[in-house]
Amino acid sequence: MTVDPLIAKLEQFRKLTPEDCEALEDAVVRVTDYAAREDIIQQGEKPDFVHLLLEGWAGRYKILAEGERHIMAYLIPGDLCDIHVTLLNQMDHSIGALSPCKVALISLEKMMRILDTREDLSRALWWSALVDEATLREWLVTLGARPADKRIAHLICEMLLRTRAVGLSTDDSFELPLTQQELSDTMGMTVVHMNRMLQELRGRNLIESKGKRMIIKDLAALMEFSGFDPLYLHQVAKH
Amino acid sequence: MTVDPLIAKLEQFRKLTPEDCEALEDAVVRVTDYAAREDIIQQGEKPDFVHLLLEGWAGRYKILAEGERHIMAYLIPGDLCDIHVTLLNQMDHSIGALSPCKVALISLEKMMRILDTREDLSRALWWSALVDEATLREWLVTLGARPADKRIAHLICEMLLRTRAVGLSTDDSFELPLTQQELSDTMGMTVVHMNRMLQELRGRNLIESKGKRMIIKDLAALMEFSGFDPLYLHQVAKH
DNA sequence: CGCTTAGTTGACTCTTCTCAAAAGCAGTGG
DNA sequence: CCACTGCTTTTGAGAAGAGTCAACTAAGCG
Repeated sequence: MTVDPLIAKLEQFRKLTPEDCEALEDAVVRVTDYAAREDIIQQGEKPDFVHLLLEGWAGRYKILAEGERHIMAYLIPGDLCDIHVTLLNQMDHSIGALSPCKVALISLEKMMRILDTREDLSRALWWSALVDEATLREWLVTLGARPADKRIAHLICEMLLRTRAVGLSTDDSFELPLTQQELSDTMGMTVVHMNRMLQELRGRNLIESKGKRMIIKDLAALMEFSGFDPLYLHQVAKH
Repeated sequence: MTVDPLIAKLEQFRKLTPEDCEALEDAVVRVTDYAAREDIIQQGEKPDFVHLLLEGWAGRYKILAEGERHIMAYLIPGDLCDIHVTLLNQMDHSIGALSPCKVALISLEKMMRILDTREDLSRALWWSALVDEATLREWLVTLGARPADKRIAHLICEMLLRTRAVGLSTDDSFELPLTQQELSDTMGMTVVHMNRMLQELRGRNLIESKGKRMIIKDLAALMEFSGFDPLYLHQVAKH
């Protein structure tokens, strides 16, 4: 089914009934493609759909007065971009495709009905929103309290676990379709510094990159180095 | 009623029925006091109650391996500390009283029943969780992309609007019961630097502090200076 | 093969941190 | 009411991390 990536994610919380799965599938209006760098939703909009990412990476971001962009979250397959719009009047940030993306447009009306009437599914959806919030908190700590090299290491640990959880990584490597500019807009530093810190991580033999593939050479060491504790991801699967 | 501060907050979203209000009041098991610096909930716990802050300021925080504390959110009267626990297994962070606090303990069971059965109230509660999440995103941008002086200015703007929304401020000033150490643990900088930046804001004639009272001398200028856009607070009241 | 975008490097500047120590304030007990 | 104590705020000076600017190299694409 179209919504399989979402179902897989939600079932980390609890097994869904076939009816719930169908209700979700049923709410999909259509699937759209976005090119890298294209906006999926813009700040100020009140979208008619809830967007579910099926393929590719997207990012939540805000643009500051000075023209600076800050990326606040990465979205990967199975992630909902904007359940917010079921309850908030308008988007307070934008969401852009970071790589070519495939997105399912879910009827806002049907989604709201699901949240109101399907107890279990509704819980699973709010659970996933709460996990997103927990991730946001961890990123806040990362930016506020970790030095640049550990920030990056921490992010890499997180994205390995998250891609793993949705079957996008089997070994200790994953496809990271981002430029160093995008990474630095996420970690609150300049590209130049990001570049140097990445080199340092390579130098410490913690990671290796082959094109767009990020290879973790020593996961235990990388987690240790960055002070990574996977608790906040609230994943059920053990690692 | 005990839960009045929460009701006032939720009614920013939509007027609640008397029955919904009573259901909330009914879920309160008792009210407890916490001294400043006392923990209300600790990481790893699975509390039996949902905690509603009635008086005082509290903060979400995490302690890093190196012993560094980072504060990720301020909670003020009307804020729920941990609706998370209705769906997540354990707290991934701690919550501590920053000033003496009065807290209502709400039955977890009854809260879950409310979320499952009271459509409107449930929406209002999730709405408030989404606003918290939006605030978290803004803090992330603040830490990632704003210079130290603007960070502080931005935080002060936010706390003025939030205290106003719950009737804790009428003019352009509010009670800020925090030490500079706590402020700096929030903004990801050292106390020394926090102190200097506060002096700078005073020097620019933007703020003034009298004991624990923060007085904004020129709100428009402070908002302008910090690049503050209140959209993310999703407040209904105009300012 | 040429063009454009992404990654890398060097030298210099500026913000923020570190380490200390002084000064101010508030609560406590005599 | 004062001395004492502990915490918070403030200052100073030097060090380190991160930003800036600018050029150069490498890689992807038509």
